[in-house]
Amino acid sequence: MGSLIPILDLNNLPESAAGTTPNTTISAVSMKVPKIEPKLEPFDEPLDTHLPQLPPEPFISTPTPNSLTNSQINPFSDQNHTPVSDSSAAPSDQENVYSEFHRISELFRTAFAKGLQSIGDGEVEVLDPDARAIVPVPQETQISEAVVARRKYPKRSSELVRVTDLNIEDQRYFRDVVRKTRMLYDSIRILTVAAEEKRNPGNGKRVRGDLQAASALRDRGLWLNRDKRIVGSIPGVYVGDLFFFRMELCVVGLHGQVQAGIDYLPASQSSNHEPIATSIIVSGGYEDDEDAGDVIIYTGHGGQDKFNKQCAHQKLEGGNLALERSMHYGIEVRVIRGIKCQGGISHKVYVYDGLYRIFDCWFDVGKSGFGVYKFKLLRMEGQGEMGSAILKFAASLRASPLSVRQSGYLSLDISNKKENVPVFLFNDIDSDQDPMYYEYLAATVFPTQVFHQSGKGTGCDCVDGCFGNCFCALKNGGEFAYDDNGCLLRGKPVVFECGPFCHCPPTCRNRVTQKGMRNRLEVFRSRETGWGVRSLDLIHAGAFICEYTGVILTREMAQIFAMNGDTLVYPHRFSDRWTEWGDLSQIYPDYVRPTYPSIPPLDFAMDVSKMRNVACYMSHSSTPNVMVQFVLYDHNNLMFPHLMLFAMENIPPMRELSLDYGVATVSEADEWTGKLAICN
DNA sequence: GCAGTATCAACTTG
DNA sequence: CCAAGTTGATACTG
Repeated sequence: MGSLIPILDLNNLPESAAGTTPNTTISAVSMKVPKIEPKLEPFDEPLDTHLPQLPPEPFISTPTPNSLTNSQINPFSDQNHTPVSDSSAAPSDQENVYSEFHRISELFRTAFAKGLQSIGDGEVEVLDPDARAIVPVPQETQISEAVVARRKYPKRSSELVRVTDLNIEDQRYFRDVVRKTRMLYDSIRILTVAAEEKRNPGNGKRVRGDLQAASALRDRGLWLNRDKRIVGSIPGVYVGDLFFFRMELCVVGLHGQVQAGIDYLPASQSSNHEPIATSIIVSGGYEDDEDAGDVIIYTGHGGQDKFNKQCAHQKLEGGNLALERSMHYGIEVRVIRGIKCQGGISHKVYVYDGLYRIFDCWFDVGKSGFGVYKFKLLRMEGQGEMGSAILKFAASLRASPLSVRQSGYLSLDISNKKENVPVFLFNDIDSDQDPMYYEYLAATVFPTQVFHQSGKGTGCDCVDGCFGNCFCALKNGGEFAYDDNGCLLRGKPVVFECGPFCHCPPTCRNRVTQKGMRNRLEVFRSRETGWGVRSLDLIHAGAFICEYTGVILTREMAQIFAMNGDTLVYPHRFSDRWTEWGDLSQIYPDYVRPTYPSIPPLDFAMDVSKMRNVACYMSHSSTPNVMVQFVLYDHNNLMFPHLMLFAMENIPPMRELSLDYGVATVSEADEWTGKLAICN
């Protein structure tokens, strides 16, 4: 009786991101849970006969403390593990443990009696579709404001589903939903912090942008995956994806607990009255954790005081029980690792490391001497490389590239020190060395007339860095384009940075892109995309990456160049991805994206046939992680802005950077090549 | 049994 | 080390 569970309902997806729903139906989600032989020795007491074919279940017996042996004290008895009756635990504690087990066992006895009829011949119907909790819509009577407030945010669903076999189109759709939601989250987070800073400059107390952004999205029903509890991977979230805030994990639906490390479907909502774990965060907060990557010994939660010191025995309830039940049914859990990192916008980064299965669990005496539950998790096969491992790998590459990779490097800096940071060139798959043959161009070269046409230079008079309403802020429409970390607040037709006519120092916050690259990039060869670019550092969403450089050609010059057959880049073809960055129209219906300062359509081409920089090697994608933002600083000629590249999402190290080069429409092509042809 | 309320735990952030 | 802050689970109440 393999159980089926309903299909993921596309119609119920929040309108959040994403244009249209794909018209294909998503494959049915089958929650066929493989039977796993329990490793546990059954207790002597026989199982109730009305629970057919139930795997041996130790919880059902209720031994008295006096009759317990060490191995029986431990419900997940294993000779290798220290029994709790170890001398380090005081006798009174030991008794507590006994009574605790007594209590749990009772609890289970009743739970099993009530709800386990949905379990049979080894396949577990975790969900009974017909018995699915239907959230009733109560008649509006007299209800308190608190209730109204609560109703606005419906409870998390109790419907447990697994999403499998998404086709490419669906995958792209969900990725886009996640991408847009995260962009929105980051925009709100950055903007609220910036707004508060503007209102209250130098205030020691900082507003929690992470929380504000989350509630702004929640208020509008934009949290993802609340209508289903997803077991297994979350559509649109890839192994290796990076997050900087716990709240963002909640928004995406990867992990629904703000602080707790174990997320689970609570027993009260489960169809068989047993809790089921869905995800955990391995964050190093429990001293008894042992993390070896593919194998994790994870400590359950509870028993800690305010200072995260173990001060009491853990209990087999809540998340701990859920993990045990997930093990029992062989249900996989998502694993997210929290890794300390210096610098950046947060002191911790959360990496989605994929799915694990729980293979063992036992009650142990922790380093503190108190009883803790431990779970042994093994990473499932066939998943992408672990994000946390890639982070480590990238760190070692940064430290000493040649000792990590003996061969493959064609250059340790193709920029020849023209950039702040080296640009590596790596090819370990064929003999192509093409990028070696170009002169590295760190900044775009404009025709001299560009500077003449821009007229008398104007700048601000700030002496000590720019604040508030200086001239340059006004040029940008009254606000600076960047936050304190140098992240782009929102995309604009063009950004004015401070320049040579300003009196502010080079350290001014309004000089982000002219300060140059901050991340170590690597041009690399791949079978799929030819040459590509990736970063050895993780790049924050909104961060400046590098310029797209070339030698600027006016239309007239371009015609001559094109006759030589040189390949030219036409900047007006880049898709206006900047419009997506900081677009709050989903939050404020009357939101209009910035149109000021407006610029005329670009009318120039770029020659990259002899001189170019890293950007030239970025691949095209229709779901890019990098976008173009036009920036002016060394001249004021609106016709000829710099093409500056910013990250549209948090980009993990070693992940390929991609740009939306746009598609040349027929008319565009005509416009250029047509005229060029005439010229010919 | 259920809806509303109160309480509390939780590997946060700054 | 602590305060502010949020969610979800659960126990309790009528």
